[in-house]
Parts: sequence; C-alpha cells; structure tokens
Amino acid sequence: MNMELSGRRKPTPEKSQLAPDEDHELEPSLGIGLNAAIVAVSDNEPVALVVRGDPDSIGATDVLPFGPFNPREHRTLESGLRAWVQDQTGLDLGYAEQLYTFADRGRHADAGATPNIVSIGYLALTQAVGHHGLTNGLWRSWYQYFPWEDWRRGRPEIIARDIEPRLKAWADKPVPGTSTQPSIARGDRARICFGLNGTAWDEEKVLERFELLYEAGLADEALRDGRPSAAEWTDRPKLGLPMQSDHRRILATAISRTRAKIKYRPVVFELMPDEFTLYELQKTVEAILGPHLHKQNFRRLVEGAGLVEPTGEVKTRTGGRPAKLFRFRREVLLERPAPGVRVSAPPSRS
Amino acid sequence: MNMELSGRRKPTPEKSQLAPDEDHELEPSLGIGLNAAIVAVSDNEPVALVVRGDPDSIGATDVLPFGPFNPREHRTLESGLRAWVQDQTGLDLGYAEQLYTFADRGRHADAGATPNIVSIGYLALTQAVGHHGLTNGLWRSWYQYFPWEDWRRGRPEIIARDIEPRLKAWADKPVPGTSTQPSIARGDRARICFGLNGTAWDEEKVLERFELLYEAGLADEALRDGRPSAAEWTDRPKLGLPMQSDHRRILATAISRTRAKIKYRPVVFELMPDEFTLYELQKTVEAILGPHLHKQNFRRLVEGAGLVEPTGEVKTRTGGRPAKLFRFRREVLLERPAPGVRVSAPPSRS
DNA sequence: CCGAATATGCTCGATTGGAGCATATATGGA
DNA sequence: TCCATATATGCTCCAATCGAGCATATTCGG
Repeated sequence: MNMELSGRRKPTPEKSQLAPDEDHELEPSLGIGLNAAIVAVSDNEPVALVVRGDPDSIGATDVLPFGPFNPREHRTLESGLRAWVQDQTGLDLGYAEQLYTFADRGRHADAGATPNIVSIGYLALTQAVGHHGLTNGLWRSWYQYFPWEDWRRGRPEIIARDIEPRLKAWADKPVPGTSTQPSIARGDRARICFGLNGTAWDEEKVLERFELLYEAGLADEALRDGRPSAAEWTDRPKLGLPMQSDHRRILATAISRTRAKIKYRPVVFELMPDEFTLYELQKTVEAILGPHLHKQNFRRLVEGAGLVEPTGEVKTRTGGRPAKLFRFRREVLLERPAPGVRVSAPPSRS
Repeated sequence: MNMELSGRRKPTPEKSQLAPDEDHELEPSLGIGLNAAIVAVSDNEPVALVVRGDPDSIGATDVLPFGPFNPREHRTLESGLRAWVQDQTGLDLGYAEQLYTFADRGRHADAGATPNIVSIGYLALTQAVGHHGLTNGLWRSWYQYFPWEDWRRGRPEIIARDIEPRLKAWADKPVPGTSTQPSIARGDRARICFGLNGTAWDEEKVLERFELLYEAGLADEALRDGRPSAAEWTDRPKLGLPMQSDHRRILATAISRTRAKIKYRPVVFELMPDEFTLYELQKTVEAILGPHLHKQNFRRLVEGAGLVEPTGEVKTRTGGRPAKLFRFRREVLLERPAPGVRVSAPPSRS
C-alpha cells in the first residue's frame, strides 16, 4: 500500500464495464459503514474515542465508533457521520474529514464469512470533554495503540528493544513466494519507516510503520488474521493494544493525517479551549507531533503567522511569570492560503 | 465541503448503531463503482483519459472511465481498479492513489431514481501513449474542463472576464434560506478561491474553486441538476466542458491531489519517459502546476535534491546547446523522507 | 527579600530560495 | 567561414526563514 517504488504491475484481465451511462449492473448486498476516529487532547494526551471490546468474548479488543450510512436519510457521508455521532455520543464534531475507504477482504478474523462491507474511515477533531454519553466508550491515548509513535520523552525504548531487532531478523529471512520481489527491500523499508541506522524519523509515516509491523507478523492483528509471518515468531512482544478488524489501521491513518494537517491548516484549535496560553498550545502540538520547537521560536512562529491574538487576560498560577492568554484568530483563514503550525522537520533525532 | 470555518453543526438525531461487533444491519442494494482519473502529460499538456458522451443523447458530456468493484474477485479496491483499467484500456497504471468516496444523492440529473451508488474516485498517473484501446475514449487536456486553472500564459482571461464579475454579483445577492449563514462570506470565499483583490492564487484549491462555481450556479452541472442558483443567470458563460454526474468534481479532486503530491513525492517521473532533459521535466511540472521557477533554480533544485542523475547522453536538436539527458534516481526514495519537486508558492501573481 | 521557575523579547548565524550575470555549445543564414 | 541567435549550464548575490541561545520580566514560596 502506497509503495512509490512499486513499478508497473500486471494484473489479470477480467470482466468489467466502461460506459458513459450510469446503468451498470452492480454488485448487490453491500453495506456502507462509517468508522470515525474521533480525536481530542486531554491533559496533554492525544486521545481517541473507542468502544471497549466485549469482555465476554475471547481477546476483547477495542473498536472505533461505527455507524451505518443510509443514503436515503442523509445527503452526504459527512452529514450522516455527524448525525450518528451526535446521536450516540452527544459530541458535536468540529472538524471532520474523510480518510480512506477500505473494502478489503481477508483482513478480518472471519474472512470468507465477511458481510461484504465497505467502511469509510473519517477523522474528526473535537475538544476533550469528560462526558461522551457512550456506553462502554472511553477516551484512550492513541499512544496505547502505537507506543512507538510517542517521542515526547525521546526515542521510545520499544523501538530499540522490541522492534528493531525483530525487523532486522525479518528482513534477513528469505521471502516466501519469491517470484515477485518487492521493489524496496525489507531492510530498507524498516530503516526508512522506523528511522534506523541514522535515518531521520518521519512522524507522518504512522500508517507505513503499522503496515510494516503487520506484514512482519508483529502486530497482534496479524496473528488473529492467521498470517503465516505471525505464527513464526516464538517471542512476539506486545506492540501496543490491538483493535478489532482493521480499526488500528484506520486509527493509524487518522494519526498520519492529523500530523500532516496540523502543519498547514489551523486544525489544532479544534482541540483547544477558546482561550489558552502559548505554552499550552505548544504542548498540544507536541502531544500530536512529538517535540519540535523550542519555546521562543514556537511563540515567534504562531504569533508571526497571525494564528492567534492576545485576549488581554493573563493566566497566573503557572509557577512563574503569568502567561498571556490567546485565542485563535479566525481571520487568518481570510488572509493566508495555508495557515498552520509550520513546524519543519526536526534535525534527525535517531 | 472542507469548510474549515464551518463551526459546529447541529444535525438531527436519528437511528444508528454503535457496537463493538460487526453484525450490523446494513443498507442492502448498494453498488460500489470505481472512477479513475487517469492522468498523463502529452506534448506538455496535462491530459486525462475520458470517454466521450453518447452523441445521441441530449447534452452529450464526457465521463471518466468507470468500473464496478466486485469484492469477490478482487482483494483490494486498488487491485480491482488496476484490473479493469488494464482490461479495458491496456494501460498499465504506474502510480494509483485513492482520492475520495462520494455517496451524494442529488448531484445527479435523475435524483430520486439514483441507483444508490457509492463511487470511489482514484487518481492514476501514467505515461502518455497514443494507443489506449478504448472505444470512444480519448486523452483530453484537463484545462478544457477547467480553463481558469491554466496559468501557463499568465492569468487566464476567463477569470477577469467571466468569473470575477459574476462571483461578485453572486456574493452581493441575498442568500436564500438565510437562517444559517455560512461562516465565510461568499465574497471572501470568492476572493480566496480565485485570488481576487490581490489575494495570492493557490494552485491547489482546484476543488474549492469548482465547488464555488457550482454553488454559484455557474457550472453547467448546476443547471443540469436543477439548482436554483443556476436558473437565475441570464447570461451564464461557458466555463469549461461539463461532465456527467459529478465527474468534474472527481477530476478537480484529482488535479488538486496531483498538484499537491508532486511537491513532496517524486510522482512527476510517472509522467516522464525514462530519459529526459531538465527543461522537459520543468515543462511537465509547469504543465501541472503553472509556471513556478526560473530555469537555473529549477536545475539547482532538482539536482540538489538528488532526484535525477545524468545518463551521460545528450539531446541535440534543442535549438541551442545540447541538453544533458537525465533519469530518475530511484535511490532518492531510500535517502530522503519526502522527496519531491519542492517548488514553493510563487510570489502572488494576481 | 531572595532564589527558583516560568514567560517573554531580542539577536546571531546558518540555510534556503528567488533573481540575475556570465559562459558554453549547438543551429542557421550571410 | 563566421557571426547572430537560441538554448543549456554554472555561479554569485541577496533577502527571508529558522534553529539556537542570551537576556529580561514577573510571579511564588520560603
């Protein structure tokens, strides 16, 4: 998925139709589901709204909130999403954006008996609130599912301890069906994804990293799906909480998109209260991206870009000099073409 | 769509389901279709593969190639896409990426009787070839559908002559159903989208611009769909070729994505022959983005980023000094995190 | 009243990107 | 043949940006 070097593939031809009219004979009995990665930041922790798996079932894993889409009731996918999220959780979604449409078979535990579902993943940003009105629902840090993504206290140990050696072993293993070698060698993919051997860490490659772990059989979901690569490990470590179906993949996509978007659209403010200090804003950005700028430059950046304006108030009790309070300057949307927290790539902390 | 300022909406609650298991009751009788915007560059012109509308029907408009997706035959959406494109056109797609999933009713001529279709738009980049093996299919410049997007010979006249005055008139008109005012005023949207009043032109806002024209009733599709805003114009100009259904919207999304992606991924090379001069490369980039860099800096940029390497050969018959031939340096993918033609925003050519 | 902790303001230097000058090497016509 | 012209290529200059650190301001708790 998303392999740039993939070269041209030769698929087998098959029946299809290509016509200017829209009266196609189409596959019946398909359902559309909407999966939402609803993200907030609570106490400097990026959290997603999840529904806890049924503890009675074996291997109770979390799921993302899900709702069917009925085209007769809703004009657009997004309005359908907003409706059931509002109905089920009481949350009023601020920013919502489509992520990706999955229609894969074989990624489910019960492949073959799958209900032929198309699931459209959405990312939604909202403010952290205690109440969400969801039975079995809870806000959980997204780093519980992806511990290797949390660089706020430096490089996560889990990479050097659990991931790196196993990916290297996997890269050295002979590839089974060796007829079609992948265009990028496993070793190179591992190095680029996880910033090994001095390669820079790219915080946006969340999905690529998870897919690599899945392919290598290191994600719990790979074992659940019966992937041969997973069965081969004798000492498979726990690499984050698994989720049902391919929901961890959807969440990974959501994190990738959030990390990318925050840099060129003012979406951080969807996660902030109306008034905040610049340091609180920085902490929120860093919760999502990892540590980036030092304090003085972050201030220069956001003030200089016109993203915020002082309210005139100050917040005392900061442990030192009181901090000015700021609010989002909505007018920036009318002025700049792509306003965002333009933090550039950090200087290769590997 | 994609309105950042949209604020929190209050949708009406409705029936839905939110459960950790996957046994949802889902809407039956839905079909999945794949629409492909297959893009190439031919003679310095960005072209898309379209199927000419049936000339017997009234208002024969073009469509994008379409194929149904059958989850029983194909494991993933992308493999399904590659299969029928290969089968129908003989084209071996190089780069393919999912664009957006549309499930809107009401955008079709025959709303109400719509076949409840979900269409998943794909962008595919390929090399320009004369033969495509498609009855009624042809390569057509994407600027025929979006003439206001072609800035290669300066600001297109159509903006000042046909678009700007009408958008201003539309902005001054009282909004019907005025209960919920949009968060960004019409005038501001028009200014930002089309770079009016000295605002910088953002070449990536292709979709926003088309949607604005549609809303204002200036796109032919709006009239076809029976939008009231379209009927009010007494002198509606021809603003590009229309397409059937919402295919022009899909193509707009494809152009947006191509323009964005070319800057941080080496996707231009999917459009180039194996060997090329740097000026040919620049012309291809400019065909997609509009004029950006002057020649010397483009050379410095591309060579400095390690995107290309000389083949040792030269191309004579350039009308002057022979030009060195280059090829894409695939190894760049192993070195840099986000290699692309990093042309930055041009200095506000309004 | 002092020291610690935090907030805020300013400067310096390296890097990047836009623009132009200068040089190299073809083609075509006088 | 030789020169005008056109294009390709190499190099320099300058302004804007960005990372990093120093300096100052203001509060709180002994």
